[in-house]
Parts: sequence; structure tokens; C-alpha cells
Amino acid sequence: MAPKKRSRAAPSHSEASTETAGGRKARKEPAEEQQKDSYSHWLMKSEPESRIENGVDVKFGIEDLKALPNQTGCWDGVRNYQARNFMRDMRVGHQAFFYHSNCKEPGIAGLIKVVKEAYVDHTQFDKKDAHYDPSSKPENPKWSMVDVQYERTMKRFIPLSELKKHHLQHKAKGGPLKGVALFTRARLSVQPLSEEEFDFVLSLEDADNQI
DNA sequence: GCCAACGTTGGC
DNA sequence: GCCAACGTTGGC
Repeated sequence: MAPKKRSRAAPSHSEASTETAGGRKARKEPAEEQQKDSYSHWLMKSEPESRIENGVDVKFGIEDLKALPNQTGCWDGVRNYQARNFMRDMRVGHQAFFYHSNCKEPGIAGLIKVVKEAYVDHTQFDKKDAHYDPSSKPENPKWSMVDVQYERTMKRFIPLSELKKHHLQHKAKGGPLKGVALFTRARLSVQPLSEEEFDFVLSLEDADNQI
């Protein structure tokens, strides 16, 4: 999964979500912002190295987001129902880790924040797009995206290998990362973190926490 | 580039 | 609605 460089799409109507495909419930009431059991921290995967899909380079690393006008871009190209549903749960101000996937050194590169809530991902209708979906019709769009803004690069890159060590350790002896989605639902490109998980990962930035 | 894990599709 | 075949993700 890799969003493309695009600073802002033409504003589309935000869809009332209907189908859920086994994920969590989609929202209906934009007025009720604070649903209790919903997440407010996320991890979003993108590929920082060039790879051609449908004739298009899907490269989009944190530096690419940082380079966009206003350091803001739309997170398009998500084509998995669970990941989409998580994006629909996102609210303005939520923080997410920017994760580099499918690359030489996978891991957490930085922090981003949600600046626009879910709306129609126009790239699903674009034959020239890497993530064109011929099965989706404009009258009933399948896929959504959010806008995110670069917040900062991590004080140091947090490699997947390090996160995995903690995960395994926590699984054996208990700890915040014992059930973290990055390993228990490895293929999800947009995933939630509990506050505890999020805080623990943040604490890894400090050198004395290194393994 | 290999391939395990897992999500999706479609025949029945 | 089962499930085999197929396609994709993403670490290694």
C-alpha cells in the first residue's frame, strides 16, 4: 500500500459508510466525536522505495510527505476493508506513526497527524492510478482516504527488528507490545494502537531503551 | 526474488 | 455458505 504524492484532492462528499466487511463499525453521526471504545492512535504503512504497480511508481516515504505543500497529503490507495474502516474511525488531531514497509529497513520513521477525516478516494476511479479499482462505481464508492500532515521525524528510526524483539519479550513475560497489531495483524496497512502501545513505542526513541 | 500468511473471489 | 484457487503483502 502506498499513497501517492498529491497534496489535496478536489473536495468530495464524505460518504456515509455502509459496508464494513468484518471490521469495526463504520460511523454515521459526525456530531458525536468521542466514541469511547474507539482508537485515537494509529500506524500507517507506506513504501519509501520505488516499486512500479500498474505502470506507476508507488514510492511514498516520509520525506515525500514532508516535501508536499503544507507538508500535507492524502492517504490514498488503501484497498483493504479493515484498513479503510480504521481510516474512517480517524478524527482530526489523531496521531499516527509513519511506517516504512517493503524496503531495506522497515520500521517507524516519524509522526504524522490527521488533518481531514475520511472522504472518497478519487484514485479508485482513475484507470491510470496504481490502485485503480474497476469494481468501484462513482455512485457507490468503495474506498476512502484521509489527509495527513507531517509532524516530525523520529529522534531515531525505530526498526521493525527492534519492535519485534520487544513484542516477543512482552508476549513471553507481559508488556505493552504483546498484542500489537504490527505483528498480530501484520498485513494490515492501517492499524490502531492503544495509548499504552503508542507511548511505549515513543519511549523507544530514547537511547537507553535500545536493546 | 522467495514465499508464508492471509484476504478475496467465485464455483458449487 | 463452504472452501479451493488465486492474488497480495511485506519480511527476509
